[in-house]
Amino acid sequence: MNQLHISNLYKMQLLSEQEIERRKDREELMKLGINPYPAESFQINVTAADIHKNYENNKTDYKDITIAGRLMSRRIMGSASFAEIQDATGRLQIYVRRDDICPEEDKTLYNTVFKKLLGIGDFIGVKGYIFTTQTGEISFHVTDLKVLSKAVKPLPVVKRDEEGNVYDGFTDPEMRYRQRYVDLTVNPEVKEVFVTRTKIISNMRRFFDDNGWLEVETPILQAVHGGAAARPFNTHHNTLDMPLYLRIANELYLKRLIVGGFDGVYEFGKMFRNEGMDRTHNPEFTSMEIYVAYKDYIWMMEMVEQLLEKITQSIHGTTVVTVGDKQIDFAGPYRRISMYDSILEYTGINVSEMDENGLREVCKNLGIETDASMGKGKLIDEIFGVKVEDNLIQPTYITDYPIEMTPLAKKHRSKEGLVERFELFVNGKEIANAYSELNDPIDQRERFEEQLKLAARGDDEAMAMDEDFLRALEYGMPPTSGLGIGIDRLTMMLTNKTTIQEVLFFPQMRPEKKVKIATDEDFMVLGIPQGLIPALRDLNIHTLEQLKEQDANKLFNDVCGRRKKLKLDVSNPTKEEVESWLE
RNA sequence: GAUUCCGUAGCUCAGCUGGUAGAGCAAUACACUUUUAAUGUAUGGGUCCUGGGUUCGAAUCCCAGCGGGAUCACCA
Repeated sequence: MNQLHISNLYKMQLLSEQEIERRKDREELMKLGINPYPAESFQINVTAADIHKNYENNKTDYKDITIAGRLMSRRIMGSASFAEIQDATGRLQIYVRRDDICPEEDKTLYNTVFKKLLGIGDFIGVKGYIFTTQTGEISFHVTDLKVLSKAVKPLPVVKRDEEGNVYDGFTDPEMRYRQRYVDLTVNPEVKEVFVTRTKIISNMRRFFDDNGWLEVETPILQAVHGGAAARPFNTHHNTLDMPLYLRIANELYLKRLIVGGFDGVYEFGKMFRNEGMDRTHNPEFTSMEIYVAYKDYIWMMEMVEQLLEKITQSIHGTTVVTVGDKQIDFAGPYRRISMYDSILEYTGINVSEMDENGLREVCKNLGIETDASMGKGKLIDEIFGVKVEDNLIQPTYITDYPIEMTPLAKKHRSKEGLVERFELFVNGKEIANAYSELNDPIDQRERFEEQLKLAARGDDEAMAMDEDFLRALEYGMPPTSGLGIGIDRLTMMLTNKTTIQEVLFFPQMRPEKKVKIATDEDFMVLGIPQGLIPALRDLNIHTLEQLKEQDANKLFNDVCGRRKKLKLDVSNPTKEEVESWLE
């Protein structure tokens, strides 16, 4: 296949100049007998981070080493070059000298392979030794070089100076999220966020395991979507020929396991809610839920304090975390205030004795919109959300919620009309939710029935009845405390990010519009001579849809004109032929 | 969902009241043996998001659509 033919083939796919160039480099490597994608493993014995950390103190250990990674920059100076290689741990400067990697007569490996056929983004493996340059940079002197993978798309080049100023940043959020692999490659700080995310989860898991609680998995496909107030994703099982839902919560399953005799169970898992997407909501998100038998919500508050103290300590080395312009201290104990007291504190209004109409009046006076579907619980929640939430900066437990808004929590031991529940607020955001779990099956049935009434009034978030869960409770569940933590939200807080997309590798996005580019064959099937196809492409007709939209007369004139301009070695079509293409 | 802003080369961005599409990096070619985001010289590279409209003429003005950001509302 000649060069011209290759170029045409690639242009057909609407490749950029640089993409075509890199495909040619790939072919050239193959012609030289170098496989740009070798199958065999490449043994490394050191990482970039290791070298930067330990070389100065153990220079003799870095005499015969191999390392592999992606080329991230090159500075060629005739027969010697500096380049940067990036592995999973960071970057390392390498020094490549022609006569070192090509000791014999043949200088192809340096002159052709390294200088011309390799580029930024390609993976290479190198052998050599570490030295320090005159300017004091620890560098890798290459004695042998192997191509490990040729990249045929150019990587954005992001430059940073010594002060950390970024020059041509890869910053467009859309491209960063859609092509996270590029984001991770060129923006090293992005990796840090995800490493922290994993540390949060692994520390949490260790804490639970150390207490003897069991990590479990419960169904994601559920016939009844219970445990939370949200709209689900619907799916269908073919063999059973029945609808199934992707879970919106796993609470009711975890409690079944407590019924079954486990003392403590927890699950990290994806939940799916078919609702809006924005900077704090992704259709799938990760939640951690834990249930511990013979405990109550007072105990749980202490547990959460220990947990968050341990997590912040281990990821930041301190319990004080910077969030935006605030310093937040996760060392316990946290302030505890009841929901009614918090409303009293921030509005001066005592809502504890009010009925639904009184609450509606309060909302009206505070400028809060209400509608007929809202019950007492929801009205209180609205007031709280508008007037209190934003003020809760340091970790604060809001306790004792109205019974109407919490159908799965136990009635308060002493306060009429309330349940034993707390939510932990930090920086104005809820990050944990916990109850003394309701284990009276008769009470639970009545609560579900209340929810059904709310649903009848038009509350589309009201909870559905789960008969099997009730049956489980009827067999008896020990007193239990349960806790849920949104892992994405917690990660946002602990990494100081303001959008959920920054803590998810692959946030949900609208699909990219994929244009179906017509091939030569597609055009030829319509009777278009192959020789005229470049004329069509030059007219920016790349898809069959675009072709079909053309006016026959105009297309006839255009094609003849382009044929002449491009000096195509083929005769003009007749007007009838052009018309036949469009049929 | 509402409001508002944005979409130009592989990347980051200019492009004024409409008049032949620009820069830096990246790429290509040549030179150069210890360089520091950044060597020099030269060269190539564009569906100005898409589709309509106004106009002699649209990247620019108008309308619609697509995609994204920000702010607000609801939920985790």
